[in-house]
Amino acid sequence: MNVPSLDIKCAQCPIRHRAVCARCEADELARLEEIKYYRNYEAGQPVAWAGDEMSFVASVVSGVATVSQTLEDGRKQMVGLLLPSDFVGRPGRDRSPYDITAIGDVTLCCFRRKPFEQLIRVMPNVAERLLDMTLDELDAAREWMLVLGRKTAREKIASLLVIIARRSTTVGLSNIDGPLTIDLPLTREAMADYLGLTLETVSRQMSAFKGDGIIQLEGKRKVVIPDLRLLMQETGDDMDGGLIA
Amino acid sequence: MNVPSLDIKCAQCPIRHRAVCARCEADELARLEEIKYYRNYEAGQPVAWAGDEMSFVASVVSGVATVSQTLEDGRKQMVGLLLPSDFVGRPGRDRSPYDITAIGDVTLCCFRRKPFEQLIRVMPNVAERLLDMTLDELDAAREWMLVLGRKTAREKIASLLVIIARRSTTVGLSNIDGPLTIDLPLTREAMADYLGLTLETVSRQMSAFKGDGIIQLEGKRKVVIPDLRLLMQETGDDMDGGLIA
DNA sequence: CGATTCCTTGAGACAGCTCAATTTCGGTGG
DNA sequence: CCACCGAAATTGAGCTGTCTCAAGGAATCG
Repeated sequence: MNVPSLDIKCAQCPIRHRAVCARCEADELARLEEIKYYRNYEAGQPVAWAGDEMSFVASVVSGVATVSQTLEDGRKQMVGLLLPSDFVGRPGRDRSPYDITAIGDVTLCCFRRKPFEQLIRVMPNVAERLLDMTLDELDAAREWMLVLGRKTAREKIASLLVIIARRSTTVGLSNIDGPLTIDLPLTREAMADYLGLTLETVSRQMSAFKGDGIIQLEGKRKVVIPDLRLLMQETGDDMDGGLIA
Repeated sequence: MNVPSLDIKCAQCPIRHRAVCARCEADELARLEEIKYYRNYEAGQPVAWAGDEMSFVASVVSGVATVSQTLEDGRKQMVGLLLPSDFVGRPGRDRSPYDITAIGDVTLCCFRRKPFEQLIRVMPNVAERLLDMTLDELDAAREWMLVLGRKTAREKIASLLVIIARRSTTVGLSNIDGPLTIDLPLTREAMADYLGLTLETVSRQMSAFKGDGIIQLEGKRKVVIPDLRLLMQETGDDMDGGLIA
């Protein structure tokens, strides 16, 4: 959980222009560089439990982590998916109300919380970027509320696959045509927890899409989408919404 | 939609210490005062339609408004409830992706978007407060995702009533004991849109709570809660979660 | 006091859940 | 390379909570 790792220069950092530091100039970057440190988590390890003290905030450098909430009787709802460049933790609060779990090997670029809180006060480029990222997350959460509250199981699965496809095709979807192979970092159970379904229902709907020729499954972790448009028609959204937004 | 209204001095403003301006000093307040203006909306009027251009951002001064999304076939999900002091709109974006509707008479304290975006760059007290408010909204959205994805109809209704009770008792709930009368600003349909249910199911569950003696209905818009604890036990959350958070 | 809007209640249908058995995948060691 | 193992996924059968469709009843407004 605390494995030291090689220092990476910010200038070569893979998330340099998408993370919270995206708008920093060289001098600001240097100040961040002074206080940053890396942490690595192996697949399956917890980054934080709900209620834990979180002494740091961080950017995801690589890997995928989930953010989830659980009721005492075990019902679980995923409320966020942390991909590279996403921000972890909250300035001004010392404990996470959520469980955060690495689902692949994860590397975080961490800052101790207190110094970071000071920093954003004098580095408006960081504060502004953080606000923008938070607003984007809020939009994503609200879009997900629509999925959870009003979509059928089939539409939920289609929505999830489209979102993953959109995020993995970093290009933004210039290549809408032609088949598209995506790597699915989630188990059926994790998908179910994301969508408010049971894992059996997820499995059945995946099989249904396969039967309809809308997706093909290659092994357990790869999904081939011959025509993304067909999948998008199954989300229940108006077609453009999925593309433009 | 554009009814002029009397000028209110910021110093006497009812939302002075909870809105986006909460941390401003007198001099900063004066600068905001220069560019602010009020707008009034009657019950039922739209503040913005999804896709509309929004030339301003604003604070809710009084009244209640809903934030919602709709699929073409009419399915609707509410994704936010705007109460006095809540912030409307987003700096850095010119159109609302959501429908915003006044459900009671609403007064907004507006700022033209462009000047406001400039202002937050030089007034860190506003920028910081806005970040905090946005993070709070994100937490609320995530809590709502748990409700939508994993709770039963009965638990959903209980959760909504508790949230409204908590927000209307501005005091924070020092008076947990003793009966509590809350004003319910939502129709059954609006509650259903909030909870991802049908209005019939909402009505049935309200009747069930009444039958169990957990609530009493007085007219259509008032709910008496003899013992809030009983209601909180029905939310499915661990009891303390509802109180402390 | 009529009209309209909102709410309640009932009966039947169906989507998704539960419980349970089987199959496939992916890794590991012989 | 093959046989084996555990974890994950699939599939089936029956059940149940919520939705749908429909009728009637109460509150609020002019």
